[in-house]
Amino acid sequence: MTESAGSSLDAPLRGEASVLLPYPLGRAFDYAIPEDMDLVAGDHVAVPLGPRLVPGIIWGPGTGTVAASRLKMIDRRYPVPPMPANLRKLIDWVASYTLADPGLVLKLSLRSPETFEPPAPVTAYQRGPHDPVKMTPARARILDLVADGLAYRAADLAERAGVSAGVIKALAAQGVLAATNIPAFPRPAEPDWRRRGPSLSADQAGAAQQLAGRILAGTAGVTLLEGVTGSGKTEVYFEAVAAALSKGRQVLILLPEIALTVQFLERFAERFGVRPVEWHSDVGPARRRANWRAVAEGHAAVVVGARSALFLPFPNLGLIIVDEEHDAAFKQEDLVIYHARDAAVMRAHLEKIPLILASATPSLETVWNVKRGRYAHVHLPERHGVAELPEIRLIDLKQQPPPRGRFLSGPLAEAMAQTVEAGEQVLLFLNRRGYAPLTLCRVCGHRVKCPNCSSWLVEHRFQRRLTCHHCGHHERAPSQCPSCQAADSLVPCGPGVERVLEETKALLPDRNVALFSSDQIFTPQAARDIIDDFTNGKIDVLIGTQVVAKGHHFPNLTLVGVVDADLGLSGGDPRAAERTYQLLSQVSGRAGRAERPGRAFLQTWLPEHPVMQALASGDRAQFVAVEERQREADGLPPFGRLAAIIVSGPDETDVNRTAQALARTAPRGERLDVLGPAPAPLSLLRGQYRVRLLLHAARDINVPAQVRSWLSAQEIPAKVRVTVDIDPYSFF
DNA sequence: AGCACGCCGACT
DNA sequence: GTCGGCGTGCTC
Repeated sequence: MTESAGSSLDAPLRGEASVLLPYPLGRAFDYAIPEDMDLVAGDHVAVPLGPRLVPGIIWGPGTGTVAASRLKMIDRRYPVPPMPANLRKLIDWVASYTLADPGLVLKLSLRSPETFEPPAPVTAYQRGPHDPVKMTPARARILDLVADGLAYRAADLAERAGVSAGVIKALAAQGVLAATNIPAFPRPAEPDWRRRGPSLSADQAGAAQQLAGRILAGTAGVTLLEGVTGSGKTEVYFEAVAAALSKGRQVLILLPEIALTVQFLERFAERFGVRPVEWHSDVGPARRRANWRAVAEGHAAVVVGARSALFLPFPNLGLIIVDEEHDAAFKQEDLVIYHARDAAVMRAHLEKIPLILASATPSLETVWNVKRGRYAHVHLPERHGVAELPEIRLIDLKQQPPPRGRFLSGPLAEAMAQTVEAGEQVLLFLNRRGYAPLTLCRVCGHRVKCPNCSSWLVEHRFQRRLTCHHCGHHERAPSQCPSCQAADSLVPCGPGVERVLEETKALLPDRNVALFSSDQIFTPQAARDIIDDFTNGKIDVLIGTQVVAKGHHFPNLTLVGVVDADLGLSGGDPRAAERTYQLLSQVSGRAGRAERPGRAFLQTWLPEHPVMQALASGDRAQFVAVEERQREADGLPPFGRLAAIIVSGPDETDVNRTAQALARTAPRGERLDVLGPAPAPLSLLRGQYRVRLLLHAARDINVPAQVRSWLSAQEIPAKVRVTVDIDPYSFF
């Protein structure tokens, strides 16, 4: 692997340096450089901040904003490679584009401050100079293990030899074993790009060749790899990974956190012989530090990670892949509100390297970039192997409503019975936790609401309580109406997964029915157990929320039922239709992926809706065309730009007054308008009042710049917070 | 984000 | 008379 020039060629800094700290301080701070300290931009340092010592990154020469006499001295420099210039530029770009504090963006890159310290070595034992005084079978087995001259950790030796730690202690005391230090985490193994992977179909091979060709030619730019579920996109882009590896470059594969499955890692290992380096929230702190160093030193050839992996200090990045690029999980909704796909496009641009966006249902933004020729397009038309797309059937709930108080229509219930009768499996999908989303008093009409939020409390029957899904508030399920005190007057309204479970058990009393929902499953192991039981056929019908829609393969699953396909189509979210299409095609794609053909039943009140029509016909192009026309007419993304400004605080009057003041000073014009203030969809959340302004602009308007100058001209009271969401995805 | 300083209630 | 609640404000 080649060492990159990076910033190490930058001239050493003298006198004063500007240091970016991973805290919301608004800007980088100036510090004095000790005479004997050699520093370049990107170096990792410790500096005093108030009473404590904090980590930071040299961002450049001093800015002179603070008098030299008031500057504190940089305490020390860490012996790690400087942060590459391209990563520093990316951090600046994200901060500027999202109006986030640059220090908080830096924090995305420094997940734990102690990351810079070299990993602590661990004690290990190798063969020592002496022979044992007395030979025993246990000792002989240990000597066998260390005969190769390598050092092993005591626990490993003891376990592999089947002896107790005491044996090792005794041998070490006699000098038969010698203690030494080894790195706690060895360098990651090199993926073998020459290794033969699974054989590719003609379509796959053609697509793989196109992608690999661009990488070998060193062509920068974005390519959309589009292919329906099961068309083998992963194996295709693995060939692009192989091409980048053959040139000695590092590769980053970004996945939505939930798609980072063992299955994916094993497919990678099948192609490249080793597992990739992982970067996501489940990686423990020690392993995390080791992985960070492996990346920074250029020893991690391929990193697979969730969105924060984009901020790793690759010195030699040659290719980025964003898989499931349409997935809303790439949009971070707190602290730094950024879209990892868009930031990935920017990093690839800064690095002058290719980027591949992969999806079965690419976002309209990406489709539009392909249409105007900014992105290249590689299409995989066929499903690989024998699997076929399921037959999708719309069930019009106006024509065939379920019986009163139930939620599975006649045709779906019938299909479920048939399917399990044939020894096949059913997946029911409903993106609503709990038993019922609303509890209503049949006498006075009272609806049980959350005291902290403007939302209804959701009944969770198994826990016998009512819970707020926004702030976590919960109370015992009352036996009488809290408002009129009538007894036995409270009725559950609408379906949650628990209620569908109850209905399914009544429908198929002698079958195994299970629930997969985040409030039933608390550990990754419990989740794996249910997935295994379903894969092995121990469960006939699985009922789940969002989680089951992603990344799993159930060969004997032949029926998918979507209990409420209309969820998400209402509300002021411009991407609601697109998301519903993505979700439904994804969940439908779970059916019949192996030898048996699958069916998907979508229950809907709006069968004539273009989303439903496009789903039923399987004609994605038709859906995209309809949706594009609508967005263009409304000037919505990708044809226009949006920014949400959320004003929140504990005092309703303060919040409203601030929002109204902002509305008065808002920029307005022919190509730019500000709507609101309107109560945010959840106008009371966790005890905070929330009001939203929405800036709507033409495509060519620099929205971050407009918002920045608008907000900076406004005094914001201390107890009021103003949050900016450029290109909003969530309208909660 | 931390961590100080700062001004009002129940205790040795 | 003190210990301590967390509101406001600063950190080069």
